[in-house]
Parts: sequence; C-alpha cells; structure tokens
Amino acid sequence: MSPKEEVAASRKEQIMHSAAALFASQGFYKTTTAHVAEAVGVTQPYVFHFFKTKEQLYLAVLDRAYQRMLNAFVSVEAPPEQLSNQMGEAFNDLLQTHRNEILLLMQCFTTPEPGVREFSKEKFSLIYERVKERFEKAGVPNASREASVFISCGLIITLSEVLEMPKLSPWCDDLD
Amino acid sequence: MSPKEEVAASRKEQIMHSAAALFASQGFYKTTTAHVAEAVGVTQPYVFHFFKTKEQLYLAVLDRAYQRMLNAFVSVEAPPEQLSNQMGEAFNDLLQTHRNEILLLMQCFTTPEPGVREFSKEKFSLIYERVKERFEKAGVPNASREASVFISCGLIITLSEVLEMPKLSPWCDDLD
DNA sequence: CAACATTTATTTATCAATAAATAAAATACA
DNA sequence: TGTATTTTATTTATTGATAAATAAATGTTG
Repeated sequence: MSPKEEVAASRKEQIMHSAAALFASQGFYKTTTAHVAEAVGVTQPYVFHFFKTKEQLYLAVLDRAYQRMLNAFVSVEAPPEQLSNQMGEAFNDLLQTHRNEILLLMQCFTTPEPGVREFSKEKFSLIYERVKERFEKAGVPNASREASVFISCGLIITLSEVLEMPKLSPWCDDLD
Repeated sequence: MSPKEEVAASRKEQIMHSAAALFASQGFYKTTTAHVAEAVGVTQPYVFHFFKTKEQLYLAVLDRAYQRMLNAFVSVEAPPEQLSNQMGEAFNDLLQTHRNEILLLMQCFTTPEPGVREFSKEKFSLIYERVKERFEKAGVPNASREASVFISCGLIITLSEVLEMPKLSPWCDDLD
C-alpha cells in the first residue's frame, strides 16, 4: 500500500472504529455522522466519502463484528462436555477485546431500520445454526435447545453490561 | 370498540395505547409524536397536552408495562417445582394479551436516553430481585442463577418475536 | 500538473415543542 | 328557561434545532 492509500485506509478504519464505539453506547439514531467525524478528527461530509449512507456505515461495523464473533466460535476446539463453556469463554474474551462490537451486535435487533432488521435476521440465524450444528456434531444432547440457551446467555450478559448490573449476569459467581 | 366508546375512552388512554404499539414496533426514535397523534386521530401538538415530552409519554407506557408484568409474576401461585414454569407461562400469557407492552419493556434497555436508562436499571433490578426472592422463598436451589436464567429466557423470546424467528425460542418445542 | 484527500458551504427534511386561536360543553344566574 | 360566563377539548400556525446528504472548492503530494 502506498502512503496515500495507507492514510485513506486508516481513515476508513478510524471511522469504523469510532463509529463502533459511538453506535454501541449511543445507538444508531442518537449517533450522528458529525459525532463520528469529530471523534476521528475529520469533517462530517467526509464520512460520506467512505460510506454512502449512515446506515451503510452502521452495517459495515456490524458485519465486522459478526465476522469476528462467528470466527471466534468456530475456532473453539474442545471436548463435547466443555464445548459450551469454552464457547462461552470465547464470547467473554471477545467482550473484553472488542467490547463495542459485541454490545452492538447483541443489541442491533432492536434497531427498527429495515436494512438492519434484515441483517439481524440473517446473522442471528447463521450464528444460531452454526452453534447448533457445532453442538450436534459434538454429540451434545438437545443441541437446538442448547444453542438457544447459549444465545440467551449472550443476551443477558449484554443486558447486564449495558445496564452496569453485574448481578444479572448468570455466571456472576457472586459466590452466594 | 365502537366509535362512541372509542371517543368515550379517554384521549390519554388512546394515546398511550397507540404509543405502545408504535414504540414497540418502531422504537423510541423512529416513532414521532405525529405518528402517535395520527394513529389516535388527533393533532400532533395535542399529545403534549397530556405528556410534557415525548420521553414522558414513552416512560408512562413503559411503566404501565412494568407494573403489569410484575403483577403477573407475583400473582403466580405454584409449588416450588412448578414455580419457574408457571411464571414462564405467565410471561407467555402476557405476551399474547399485551404483546406491545412486553416487547417494549424487554427492549427498552437499548434506548440510550438517560431517563430511559435510569428506568431500565431500576425496573430490571426490581424484577430480578422479586423473581429471585420468589425462588428463594420457594426453596429453589441457586435462586439467583435461576432468576438470571428466567430473565434471559424473556430476552430470547423477545428476540425471536422481534425477528420473527420461532426456532430461536427455547421452548419452541419443534419436537426434534 | 494531475490525482487524491479533505474542507467549506449549502440544501433539504424532519421533528419536538410552543403559542395563540377556536369550538364545544358545562355551569352559573337572572 | 334562556342567556351570559367560564372551562375543557382541540386545532392551526409557527419556531427553532438538528441532521443527513450533496456539490463545489481547496489544499496536498508525488
């Protein structure tokens, strides 16, 4: 990559990175393209040089989050009895290394934009199918149920993070 | 409801009812006060005669949903072994009788409005504590864990409803 | 100077919220 | 009972702010 390309690439990268943080904490509607631009240190219209619309930016960030998450799950290798726990650990690892992306992905289904809904349906379905398949191949009994439970854990962890209520987290082993 | 009854029912009531439907399907930001007014058949500024701000309207609707849900839970009477299932049933009943309110309540934690966040923290905490307390008094082992799991079930049911993906629902006994 | 990066300036919409006006109903009173 | 008076319900008109998006201009650099 030439220096110019590097700068250009890094701009796009910076924009996506800042956007992830802002979208995760402020949501799609409350995050303005001006906020994103300001966070990066460029002007608002410049954001549209890289993304045709605000929604495209949002979807780009979401898609990267999705890819990372799916990859983390399929990369887990563990014996059947530990599979679910290990994948849970992979989720928690991601939550620490890419917090914004994860929180964003786990909340995106509440954004009532048609394009975002479509994305949510497709990706949640794919994640569910992959996890279920994984459990099935490992011989986990009741794989579909376990896949649902696995996702529901992700949801309540997200809830507890968003609301800053650790006690809601099921493995908040508050050691009672 | 007949036209006359509709008029007889207080405007405020109609507004809250329409608002629940719109907020549930379109969210806080995409639902405009003009939409709500139109659904009721009044003018947009008239909404402000009953609610000081759009957020106040949203919170009023949310609070009613919260009250109804908590009431449904505490009204359940069942032996310890059936308590969790019965409360789950109460949740599903509510989902059928007051679908909008439930979907709204279970998604409100993603609305990044400070006042809404505050509400979410308070109410999710209260629901959690009440459910946990309920389990404890019934002698359910690991009550706090069970309370978390109970809420997480509500979350994934909501997800499956919002995305119209029944397979995600853990008791979608797809009879595998 | 030519291509690319980035900004300035501007447009077009949309929306919450306010204020003032009107119509209809209820109440008081002669 | 009929008329004046007040209250309640609701509308019309408007404002002020904010935000996404476009286009044209400017600077930068190899």
